[in-house]
Amino acid sequence: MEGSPEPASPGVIREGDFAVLKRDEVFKAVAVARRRKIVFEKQWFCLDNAIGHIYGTTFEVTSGGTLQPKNRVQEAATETKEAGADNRNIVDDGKSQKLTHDDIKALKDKGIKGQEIVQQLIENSTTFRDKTEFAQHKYIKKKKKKYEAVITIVKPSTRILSTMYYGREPGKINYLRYDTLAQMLTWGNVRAGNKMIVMETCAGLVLGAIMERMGGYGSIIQMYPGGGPVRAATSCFGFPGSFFQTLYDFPLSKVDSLLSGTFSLKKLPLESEENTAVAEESNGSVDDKPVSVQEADTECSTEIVAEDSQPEEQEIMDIPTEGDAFEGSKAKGTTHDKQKKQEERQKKLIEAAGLLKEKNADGLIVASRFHPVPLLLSLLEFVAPSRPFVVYCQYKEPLVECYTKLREKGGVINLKLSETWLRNYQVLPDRSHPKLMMSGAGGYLLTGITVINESVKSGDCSGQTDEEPTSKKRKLQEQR
Amino acid sequence: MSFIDYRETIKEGDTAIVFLGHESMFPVKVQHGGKTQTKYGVIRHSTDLIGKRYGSKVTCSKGGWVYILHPTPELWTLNLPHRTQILYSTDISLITMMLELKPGSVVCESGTGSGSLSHAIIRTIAPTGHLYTVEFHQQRAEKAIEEFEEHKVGHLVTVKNQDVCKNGFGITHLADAVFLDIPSPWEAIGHAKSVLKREGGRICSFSPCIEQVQRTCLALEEHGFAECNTLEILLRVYNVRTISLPVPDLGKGIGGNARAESDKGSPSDQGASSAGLQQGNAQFKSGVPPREMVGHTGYLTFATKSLF
RNA sequence: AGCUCAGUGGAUAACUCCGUCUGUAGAGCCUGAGACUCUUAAUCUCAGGGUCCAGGGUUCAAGCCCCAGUUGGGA
Repeated sequence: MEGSPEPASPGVIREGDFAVLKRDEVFKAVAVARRRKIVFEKQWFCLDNAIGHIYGTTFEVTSGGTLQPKNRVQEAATETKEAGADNRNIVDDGKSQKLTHDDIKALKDKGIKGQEIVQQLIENSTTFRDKTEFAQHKYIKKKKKKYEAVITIVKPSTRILSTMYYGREPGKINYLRYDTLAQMLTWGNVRAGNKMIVMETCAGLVLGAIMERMGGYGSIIQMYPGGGPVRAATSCFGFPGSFFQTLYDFPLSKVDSLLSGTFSLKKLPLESEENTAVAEESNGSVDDKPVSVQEADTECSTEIVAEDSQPEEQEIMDIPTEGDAFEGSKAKGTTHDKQKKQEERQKKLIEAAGLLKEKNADGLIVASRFHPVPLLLSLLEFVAPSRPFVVYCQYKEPLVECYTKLREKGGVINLKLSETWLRNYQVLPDRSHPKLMMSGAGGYLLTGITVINESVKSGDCSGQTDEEPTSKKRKLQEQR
Repeated sequence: MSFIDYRETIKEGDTAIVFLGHESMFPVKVQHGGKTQTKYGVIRHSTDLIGKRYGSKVTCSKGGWVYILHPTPELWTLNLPHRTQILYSTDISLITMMLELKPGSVVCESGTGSGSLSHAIIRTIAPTGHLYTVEFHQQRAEKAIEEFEEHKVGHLVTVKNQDVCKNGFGITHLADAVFLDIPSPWEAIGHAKSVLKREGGRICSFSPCIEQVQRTCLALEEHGFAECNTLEILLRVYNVRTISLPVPDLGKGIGGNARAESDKGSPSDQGASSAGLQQGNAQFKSGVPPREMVGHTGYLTFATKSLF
């Protein structure tokens, strides 16, 4: 933006990139590919011509369905010569536009430029010059929006994608508004080098946001319900493969057994010759005594996996947005492939379990469609003391319940239930005012900090009720 | 029927509100032999409306039903034909109270617009007050007169077709309150001051933009108004819904036996069980805001003309 | 079954829909993934896909605004 027209490749749109189309305030995420039709805002076109241009370029869509870069030079300063003082003489009879529906359609069909059509509309309006200066301005703005529609291609980011999802598919992200997500990332102290636990059902948007803030440094364990994590939005970020090497996932359905020490791998393939640790686990679990994952072993295997690039491969499988190009190469998974894949999965699972078992995560972020109480009570077990956690919920009541339960249980302080309101403004000379107030529908947050739970350690229940209030009092004094 | 007095039964010439449910309703002028189509079928005025009590459930020709409601200024605000943007009841409520309107108040208003606020003012100041309303757009002024007559409140209101900034309200020292809803309110503050009673009164100006407010406040100060205060009011509506959140499956069934004995009193045991949540769904009622966001209407600037 | 007149309520996902409680970002179908057993497949679970038909006019410099047009629905 500093005027350096660098040919550096990072800023250039390339085939295979994940990009975002933007028109006014509407976004759509796409995979950049040649000869593929895209439908956006009821226009269809191909992105071929965009390849090689830098991100941020604005394009016009030709009638042939191609993109033409639009230079933003001449904003013909339409000097308003005449303007009325007020609207007392304007009568709404619907007859002030001399161009008919067919006339306008003909202009469009002839391929006349939007700018020219707008000029025609102004010239054929009998009321335009009687409108006030402000009304004229508003009229032009409205017509430009209709006839000079352009699209801009931008690089995906948390800002872009969270705005896009909230506007386009809010139900898929449980109405997590972008300002609320911003709060979560800050209060969660998300940064490079952390070891974060994430439990989200927001299409992978929250995971992606965390990965962006961690920049590939540190590790993330994603807890997921059902058969596997959902990462549709994560793939839209277009992260490099290295970002996925320290991304782990772990099924929610194994959390209780992990906590109780009965965790085992039931469906482990019989021949797991390489990883002795895995073999031991599977054997052990069959026997009487449940064997917990050994810390040393898992750390070892963690390093091994960090070197190969399996995670990346897995991500590509998650990517088939609307891609049909890769379909062909996707040979119907032979049983051998399938088995191999499963083995890899088991390996990663063991590693994730090991990471969790250390119970030293640097933070916990929850944003799901599930009731947060059981999630929070269990997952906080994996977090080190003196670390922040953030829980998002679309509704207030479950978080109130979380608050109550956590206060009863102890081990957390500084609990805060919050909601942010967001409003944007029109700022024009003599015409400034708020536009929309977005409140209530952006969800609620419960934030807090873990501490060493002494009442539990001592095993003395009676002491708990006495200690809580005093410690809270002290905290309050410190804050003032 | 009258906008300032409830009547029991529907009569010829009344303006009644046909209520279809949701936000869906519309006004109807009751006429002998008149017919009104709804999505539930036809309503025949002579047999279905005239003589019936307000609040009746009327069965339409298709078997569906509607309610017929007595008009109120609030229902009128939601059903009147728009000639301009209008003020809604949320803003109107604040204006009415902060202008200290009550039966007997004399009020000056400009512009009249579509008459949404006018109807509410008239209701409040009746039966002994009076509204002087000024509108510079001729067609709009005429339409307003017509509506007031139709709603049988013509005796409480005087409509003038003139420019309040140039010509004021046409009276002096009679008003308890002045309301301005015009693009350049600062140009009308002088007239507003002279139309208020000598002993004083209240003024309110409605403007969408903050720059208008700044100019208006300066003008109010120059003319000696006191208690200058600008407010904005937003309505937040909640829909009451039953929410059903799934309880996550943490695998409780598998390792359940061992966990019962967790010697350390590991709090994880309290997970689903102490939360009182069984596998399945947790249900509760909640107020959920509608998806539409609250839009800005305008700033309300109030001030007092006092003797001192 | 076709035509004319008047009034009423709808057009968003590739397609089809969405309730008289102030219930239109909610679904069905489709496609894909996982699970499962009853395996050219069934079932279950999850996921992917949304910015509101089009033109004009008008409100203050905030639309819960208006008109005619297209399409289909009901008297």
